[in-house]
Amino acid sequence: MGLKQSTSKAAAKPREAAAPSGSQTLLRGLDVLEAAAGGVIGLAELAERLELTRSTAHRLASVLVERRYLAFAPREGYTLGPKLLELGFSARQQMNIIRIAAPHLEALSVATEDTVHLGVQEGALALYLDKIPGRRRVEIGSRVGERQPLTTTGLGKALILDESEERWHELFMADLGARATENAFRIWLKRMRAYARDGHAFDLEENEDRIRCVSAPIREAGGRIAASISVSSAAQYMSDHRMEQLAKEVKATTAAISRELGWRGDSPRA
Amino acid sequence: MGLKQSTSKAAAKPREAAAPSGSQTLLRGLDVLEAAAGGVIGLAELAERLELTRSTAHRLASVLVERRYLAFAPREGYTLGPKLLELGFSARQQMNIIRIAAPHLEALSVATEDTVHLGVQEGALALYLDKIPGRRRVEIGSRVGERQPLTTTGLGKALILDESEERWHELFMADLGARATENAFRIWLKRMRAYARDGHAFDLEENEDRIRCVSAPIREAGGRIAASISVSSAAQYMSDHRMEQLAKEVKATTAAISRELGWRGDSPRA
DNA sequence: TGCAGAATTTCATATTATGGGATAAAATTT
DNA sequence: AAATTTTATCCCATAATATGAAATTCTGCA
Repeated sequence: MGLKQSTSKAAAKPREAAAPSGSQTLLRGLDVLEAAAGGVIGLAELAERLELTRSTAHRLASVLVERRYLAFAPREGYTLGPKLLELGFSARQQMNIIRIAAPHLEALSVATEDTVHLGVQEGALALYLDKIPGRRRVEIGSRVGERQPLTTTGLGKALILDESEERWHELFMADLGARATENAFRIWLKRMRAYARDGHAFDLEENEDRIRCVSAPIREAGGRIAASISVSSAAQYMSDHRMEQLAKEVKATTAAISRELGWRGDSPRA
Repeated sequence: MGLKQSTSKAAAKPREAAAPSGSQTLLRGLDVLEAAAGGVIGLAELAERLELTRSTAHRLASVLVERRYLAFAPREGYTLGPKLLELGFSARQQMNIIRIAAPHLEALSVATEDTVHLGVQEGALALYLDKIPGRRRVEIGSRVGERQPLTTTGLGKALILDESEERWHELFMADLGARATENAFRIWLKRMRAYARDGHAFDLEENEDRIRCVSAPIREAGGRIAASISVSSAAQYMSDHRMEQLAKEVKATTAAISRELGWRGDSPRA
């Protein structure tokens, strides 16, 4: 074929591991797709950003257009195509939790006027599965499909409420990295113990400045925490008093969802 | 490299054109993705269905898992991954119409208890952009991202309400193919004239048996039809009388959406 | 403990992806 | 209207990359 892959030069952005062991064409195709996710993008910019030649970028993009993963407007550029609507929809269908939780989240969002999130644990991170924007004009910097730390987000804390304190320590250290001190952990631990006791968690501008949130876990048939939801808003709307009130509403919602998932018990740890 | 592509043999399923002009690896990767959209699928079945070797299927799928387009459960199989939730979400964001229409569709669905669709014209087909399932347990066989004929669906008819009768004829013949007769067209034409006059359309079990629907066009800033919506349900819930009533509700909804799109006029064709 | 099916890796081969450049088609300017 | 720039598409020799057969390692189960 005839390319340099990333032999020397400053190329090779530090993508996670390293091993582009397999399918360059597929990987590049996905890169093209993701470049278009940011908004309409022209061929020239596409080629430049991905460090591809015009030919290659054009060939890959054309395939994606043909398959309807991208849409192309001649003098405009590429945008995401209808196939992604379809696959996104299918992906939702495959996640039972999203389907079951959706109407409850909707109702909670209407009742609170705030942004509601649904998430699950994926590895050592919280994965955002759904987001219902609230009525208030508050921008919450989260995106469906994205992952955030477990120990510094409301959603995340609710997901690990049942974990051991050793595990908490591990996760806390991993998330905070260099900034982690034993003292910071002790303060955090004290709060987590209270959250675990009460069955809900708060986030006090830890993850995102000026944003507070209230969260609680969803339990599936054996009592295991399967997901969590959170209500987020600007700190100005989140007085301590309101957060306590919200905790009740959020827990009523998670209880309803948990019931649909087959959890009837009340012993928190089966 | 070392495969036969589809040299001779009965291989080559009649995918639209033919020209696998470009990127086999990318195309195959997308095939894998779409195979997983149908539900969880194991490596063996994946390889067989796509006529790939185990190695190749595994390599492609692994890349897709690494990039989070697929999720893999060891003794289970592959399912769609969170990246598709993210891209699906982004795709929605890029389509203004979906964002703007969503709350209106939701409200209409609640009010009517029936399934509501949003669609646009793509080439000579109607593309389904959104679907809000109704309360009633009626399965409507449509999927977001899918395309249906323009002349035999409610959504489609509403999209072409402004077209010339010549164009109607072309489209009708193209959609019906061999089954099209001049007489059938005359009957259809008479109805379409009434629909065009009234600003809404019906579908009387033409596209899907036992399913009736009521639709109306959404107009953007210059009066051009930009999209359409429909309310669908089992014929038993759709008496002629109710359809007339629904037409009013649907038109009130499309009027509200059109207004948000900047169409204030009332002269149907600017 | 051993088996069977599934998952993953290896590696020689040549098919397929690559990119430089040529060509065509629009916009934009002169 | 002609010239110029920008954008889109196509062509093709080259060799780098994707391929598939088979070997190997896992994993659950009897």
